[in-house]
Amino acid sequence: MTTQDRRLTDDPAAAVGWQPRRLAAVAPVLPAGAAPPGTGGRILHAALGLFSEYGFHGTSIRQIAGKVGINPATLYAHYRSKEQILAELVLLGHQELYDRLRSALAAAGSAPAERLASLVREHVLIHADYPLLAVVANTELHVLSARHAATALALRARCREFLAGVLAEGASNGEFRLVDPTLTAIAIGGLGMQVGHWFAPGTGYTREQVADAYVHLALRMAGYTTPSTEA
Amino acid sequence: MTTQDRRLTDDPAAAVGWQPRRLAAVAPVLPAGAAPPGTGGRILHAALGLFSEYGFHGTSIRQIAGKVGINPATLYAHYRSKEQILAELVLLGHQELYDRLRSALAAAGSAPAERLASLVREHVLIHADYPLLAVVANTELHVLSARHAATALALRARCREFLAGVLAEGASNGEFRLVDPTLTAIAIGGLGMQVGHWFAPGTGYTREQVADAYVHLALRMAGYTTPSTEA
DNA sequence: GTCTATAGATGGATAGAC
DNA sequence: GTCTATCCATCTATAGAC
Repeated sequence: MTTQDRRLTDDPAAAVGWQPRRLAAVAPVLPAGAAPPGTGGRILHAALGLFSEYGFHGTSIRQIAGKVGINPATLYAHYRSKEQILAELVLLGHQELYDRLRSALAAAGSAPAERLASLVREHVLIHADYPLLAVVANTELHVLSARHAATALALRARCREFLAGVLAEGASNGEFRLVDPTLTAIAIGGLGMQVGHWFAPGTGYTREQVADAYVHLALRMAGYTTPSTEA
Repeated sequence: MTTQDRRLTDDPAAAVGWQPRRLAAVAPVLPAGAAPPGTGGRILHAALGLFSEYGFHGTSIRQIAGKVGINPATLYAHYRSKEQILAELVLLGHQELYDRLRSALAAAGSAPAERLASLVREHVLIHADYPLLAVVANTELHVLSARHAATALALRARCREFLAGVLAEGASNGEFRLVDPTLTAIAIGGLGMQVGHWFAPGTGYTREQVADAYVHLALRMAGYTTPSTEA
């Protein structure tokens, strides 16, 4: 190994701790009442922060314990394995998503445009409220075994049905002009998922501003154009 | 550990090898001429397949070597470290993206709508052509040290400028009616990035069909509406 | 360039005292 | 529930023969 080569490995920026970030937000926040009280909850929060930043495989049990301030062994008094901590977070994230989307739809009227707006708004807001949880639930789900992932996948499928259903309603009653039902659903669903990666409070946009803009974009994508949405 | 507990760990589905997939595509393909010939190239392809499926930290040197059919030690005759293999892939992916977007813009006319269409089309096509590379370049970049990531980040920034520039042109000449320049750019840019996760040849859509649909969606998002795009 | 062999560190998880 | 101590598997990377 030459001196030149070694310089590439002994990265000065790495020594300073700088890394390209996976997401912008910092504080690991979980939905109220979702985390167990006491040490169990603190473990969940610590794992959320580390998983979102370094990924499941890039995070060690010792790092999690270190952040909580407990001994690595203590962790196993609360969770059976590292994978189970992830499973808890992934399930929790999908459960919150499903619950909030369902409530949003229930609170909306019957017009497809209004229902789509309600759905997209809530989708964006939850990703803005819990960006770390959203990123972990979306990007680390594949690590889980089939059994641990099953419930989350089922919830995700039902969320997709919400969106597909609303788009189909609007297409059949003429409010929407869809380019392609499937591709439009994928594209609109992806709008919200992105938010978790870049959104952070106090960086130019409020959660409501982002939601307003994305609702507007989604309505355009669905082919719903009125004078008011084009103002 | 109780019997019930053990059943959750000794997952039967895991024994069968089933896992939730990170992406749909299977064959690890790199742009022509991008990979070195011989073993060096085969290592790159093997690593691409494994990184895209299990992530950088979820993949071992032994797995890569095993897939190539060489001894783990032989790998170090071609690359200095596991991280350098990833760095090669990430750089390669961003270089291809930048080159193709630049060519697409150069080949397009001067009308912002045409330029945006050309940009989005090419963005979708590259993600459809190299879905594994796109996923790895996008989701594992943060693993790299600042020095290894710098070039890729610079290329990505220039790609963002392409899009932001075209949107600004269209906004100022009146072809576009932007909801918000920044959020629209993020949303349109995200359209293509998604494609790598679900697209696979022979699963319902051709690469051109996806590109057509997404170009149409992007024009709608930019607020460019004509009778022809609403047909 | 490729191998065998192994160093050296770190990983997840457990045993058992308190 | 929390600790100390530790097992043992696995990991990245290197040394050195061919």
